[in-house]
Amino acid sequence: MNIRRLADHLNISIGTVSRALNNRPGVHPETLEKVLKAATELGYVANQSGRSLRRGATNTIGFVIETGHPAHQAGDQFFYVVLDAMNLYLAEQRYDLVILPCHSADDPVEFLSRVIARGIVDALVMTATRRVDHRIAQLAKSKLPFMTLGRSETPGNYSWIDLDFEGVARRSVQEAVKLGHRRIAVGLPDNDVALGYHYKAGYLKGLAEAGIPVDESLLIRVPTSELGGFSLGKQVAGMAGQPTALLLCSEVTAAGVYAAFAEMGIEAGRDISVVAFRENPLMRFLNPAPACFRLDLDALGTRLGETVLDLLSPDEEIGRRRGEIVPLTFVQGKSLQPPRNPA
Amino acid sequence: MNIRRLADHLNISIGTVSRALNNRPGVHPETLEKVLKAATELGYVANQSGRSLRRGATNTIGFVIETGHPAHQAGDQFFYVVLDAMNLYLAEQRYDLVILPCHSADDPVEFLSRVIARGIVDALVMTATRRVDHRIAQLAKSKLPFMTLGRSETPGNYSWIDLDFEGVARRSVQEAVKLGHRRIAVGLPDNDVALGYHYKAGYLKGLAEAGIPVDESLLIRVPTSELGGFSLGKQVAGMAGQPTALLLCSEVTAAGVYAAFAEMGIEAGRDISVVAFRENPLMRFLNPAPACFRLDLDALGTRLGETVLDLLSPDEEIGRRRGEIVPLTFVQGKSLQPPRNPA
DNA sequence: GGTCGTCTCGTAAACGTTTACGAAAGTTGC
DNA sequence: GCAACTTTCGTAAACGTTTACGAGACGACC
Repeated sequence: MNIRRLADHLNISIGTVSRALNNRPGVHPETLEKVLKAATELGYVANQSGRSLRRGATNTIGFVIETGHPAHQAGDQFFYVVLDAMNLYLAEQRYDLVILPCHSADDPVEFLSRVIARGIVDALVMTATRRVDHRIAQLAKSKLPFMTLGRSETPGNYSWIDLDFEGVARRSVQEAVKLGHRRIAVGLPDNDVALGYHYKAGYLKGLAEAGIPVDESLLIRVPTSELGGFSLGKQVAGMAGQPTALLLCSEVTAAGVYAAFAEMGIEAGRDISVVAFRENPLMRFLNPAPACFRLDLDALGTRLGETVLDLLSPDEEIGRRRGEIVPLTFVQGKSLQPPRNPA
Repeated sequence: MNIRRLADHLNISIGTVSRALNNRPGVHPETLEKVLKAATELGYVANQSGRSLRRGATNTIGFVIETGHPAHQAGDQFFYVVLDAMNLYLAEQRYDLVILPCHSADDPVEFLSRVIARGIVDALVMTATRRVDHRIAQLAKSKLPFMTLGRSETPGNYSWIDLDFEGVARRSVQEAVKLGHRRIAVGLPDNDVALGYHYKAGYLKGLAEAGIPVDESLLIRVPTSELGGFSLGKQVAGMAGQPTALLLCSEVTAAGVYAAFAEMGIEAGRDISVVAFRENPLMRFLNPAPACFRLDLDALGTRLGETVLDLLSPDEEIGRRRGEIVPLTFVQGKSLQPPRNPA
């Protein structure tokens, strides 16, 4: 069923049918209705290849993820919920969303050049942004509009949305200091993911505000995974001059930290306070409940959709590239208590 | 950069260029080399719209997921790893993989009809298969080849791969019975997802083999989520005539079950034995470690890739539709102990 | 030397859509 | 009643590719 068959069935020309289907002006209301009716009746949907070949646009947004990393930054429902809200918004604006998975054995840059050249999307949302990100340099050279979830230091003409890792880390320090903690450890990612740098910056800022000198041995780099959390917990609990508090730049590590603590007879909150990153369904069922930060995933998804479509706007002001930092709100938890022997 | 510019640059016709790029016979080795060299130099990649418009095929496989369900059957790294292996296989066969997310406010059938009609993929892999699945009936009517991850009872000309839910449930019962359990509860999904039926069937088969009568009150339906697990744990622990063992059709519920037990002063293994479904990174860090089943995610992903490409084979025998059940291997865990008061 | 076959390549049609352009019909204003 | 305009629609070109077809060059063979 193509547009010609539909036109023949209606005894009108394909030009008129196309105009009717695309809500172009200059088609009689009566014929408009006839066309739309016949289209739904015959189940006609425009062929995407033909359309995008002619228009040079696909009405599709690509969301690039990297699969295969067991230490991926968001192992839980994060993307399911965010993508859902984003997809909902895009659908309202008559855009489609496809997820483009770059597999672990593929070169991300090469993967992107295929995506770009084949022209299957009108714009891209990039995730797992690195501090120095070759993909950004490459996209900047191409003319394909894109945005990133997560800031990068690589320059380029793009918009970004980032969670307020710095603010969260700083607030975590503040909350701990308020209770009397002064020896505060922090778990950081062991790779170049941008969030690690921002989290560290917030941590340092918090310490500076409280007049606490930095102890480099308290900055611990582990994979962002359950297993990494286990290693982190072991290291922290086994340190000479045990810290009284531990901040986590990712909630994924929390379960591992708790397990390591349990093995060593340590209880979160009582012995070492813990502040996790994002509140998620699992957090509720860890004992004691970790202090953490709440993020509105729906709002984030919608903002992603809005931001990426803004890139495509012909309006200069709307289409302007911009950055946005999404705040999170602190959620109290039993894992954060005053230290047993306050300094 | 299109094929005409590339051809002009080489002073040959676009026909020859196309033949060279597609490894068609009848092109002089020397020109072949020249074309390939120029293509990489100028960064030429065939435009997907033009190609698939002409060929009627896109060389792309679609993987359909449903987003937004916090109770999705696989909230953890499951898809990341499976998709990675599948994508790797498809890439070797020069196919691309895109993930098509159907958002929660969209009608899955309508979503599919758009996907089908727009012709953006050559074949589909469907997930979250229902026992009665309207999407299957619809795909069967269309000519688009597809397969499902998970069996359905809806007939149609398609291949499927399913985890051995029945075998796992049966084995779980056997392991529990071997230790002396006779009052065995089971947590089942509260929706129409096909796996629930197979899990239940295996559970019933296991009971029958052991000569244990079925107690309907021990079949408990909860959402497949952490919160659902919490509810499940509460219900089981609070039952008059408390069961001595609890089987879980999904590992996602395990953390919630443990938390509910903890609140009620019950310990998994000691008071109520627990057998979870799939081993995942989180399982290691629950205490006591749940007995569960190991699944080779890489192999599953590769099989998905092989199976979906087989659908496209012109060879009658290779292209035959077939079903396949993936076995899982039992992993002992401290959560499974003899009952305190053996019957 | 003519016929045939092989190798290599150019030409042009086709895929399904959108849209610039012009034609036909109808409407308005004088 | 005619010019000018508006409304509505049909025609055909264009998007970038693949591929059927045929043409030209060349060698082999009788």
